[in-house]
Amino acid sequence: MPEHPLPYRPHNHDACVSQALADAQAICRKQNARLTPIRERVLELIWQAHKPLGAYELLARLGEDGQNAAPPTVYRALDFLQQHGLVHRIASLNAFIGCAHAGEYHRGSFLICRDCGTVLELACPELNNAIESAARHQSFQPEEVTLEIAGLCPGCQQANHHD
Amino acid sequence: MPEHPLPYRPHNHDACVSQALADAQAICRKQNARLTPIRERVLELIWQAHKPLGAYELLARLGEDGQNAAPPTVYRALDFLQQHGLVHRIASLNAFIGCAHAGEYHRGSFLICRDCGTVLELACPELNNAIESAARHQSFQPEEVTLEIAGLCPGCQQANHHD
DNA sequence: CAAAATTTGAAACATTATAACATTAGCAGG
DNA sequence: CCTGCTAATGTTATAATGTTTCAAATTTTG
Repeated sequence: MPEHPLPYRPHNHDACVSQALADAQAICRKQNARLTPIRERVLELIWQAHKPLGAYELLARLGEDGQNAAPPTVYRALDFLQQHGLVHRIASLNAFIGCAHAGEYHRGSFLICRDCGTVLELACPELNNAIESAARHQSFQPEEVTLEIAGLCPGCQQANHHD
Repeated sequence: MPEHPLPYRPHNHDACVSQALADAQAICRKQNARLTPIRERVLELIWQAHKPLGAYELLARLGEDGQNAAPPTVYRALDFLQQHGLVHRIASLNAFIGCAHAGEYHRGSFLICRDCGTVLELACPELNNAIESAARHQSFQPEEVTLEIAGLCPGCQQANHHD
């Protein structure tokens, strides 16, 4: 079996969530930002799902906690987490996912499996350069790049082999 | 002044709309698809705006026509137009724009000016290849690619020079 | 501690999109 | 021509996603 990056490789998911939370705490401390209980809980829920979660799904899970939260609560937490590079919004899904490269400067690109729903965040400098240079070639000054690639992940390609 | 592609270059916009409609008619004939009055009108409105138009903006303009249309009418027309490669949906804006390369096989990428709102559809094979190969390098089988680059178009860069 | 700023709560509302079912228009074959 | 089929549209209601606004609570800071 070839070497695959997370999340395609089986892994200890609880540890993976804990790690993400620990990283987030460190990053927030460094940036003098307050990772309040709500924000941390939202981040935890996102990482636990390990696939994109919609704002209203998050809301429902907060509800299960006993938190009687309204939409703005979730959206505010998500705004905070996005601003600090801890989660990304997937525009083509209206959903959010934990950032796999929190803390590093980067532009996220995403491989989204249409079958199992998992998302791999790609950090590919050459690709980003190619995109940037294509934009500049039109005299366009790029600021935000949304690159989302939907298709089949390695696992689901095999599973769908027998169709 | 450097040579810029449409829509950055000044051009006769009425002619540009007529051309798009004529092309659409030809394409639909070829595909045995029916470009009904509603569908054609929606396409025309989109081209006239020459910048992304939301479904409910379209709905309002149909209303001005006297058309008493409900949301499904617009969404159905948009589905049709998308399926036949006549318009694209811009996921990051929840809006629609006329396809600049209707009829040709292509994957659209978009340069979206955050200031004036105009959108340039980029057809850059090298870029598409780079994206595809980055995906395959992760053993991922790409199907749909969403590439939307927000920033400043040439005109607005100059306009914002004096900030 | 008191003032200021940030965060959260709560209600209402705005925008975007779809489901479900009835109706009408276009068209092929008898 | 008209019957029956399919595609397209009308209509109503509702779902899903996201924002505005203002008040209350909490944290930070002087």
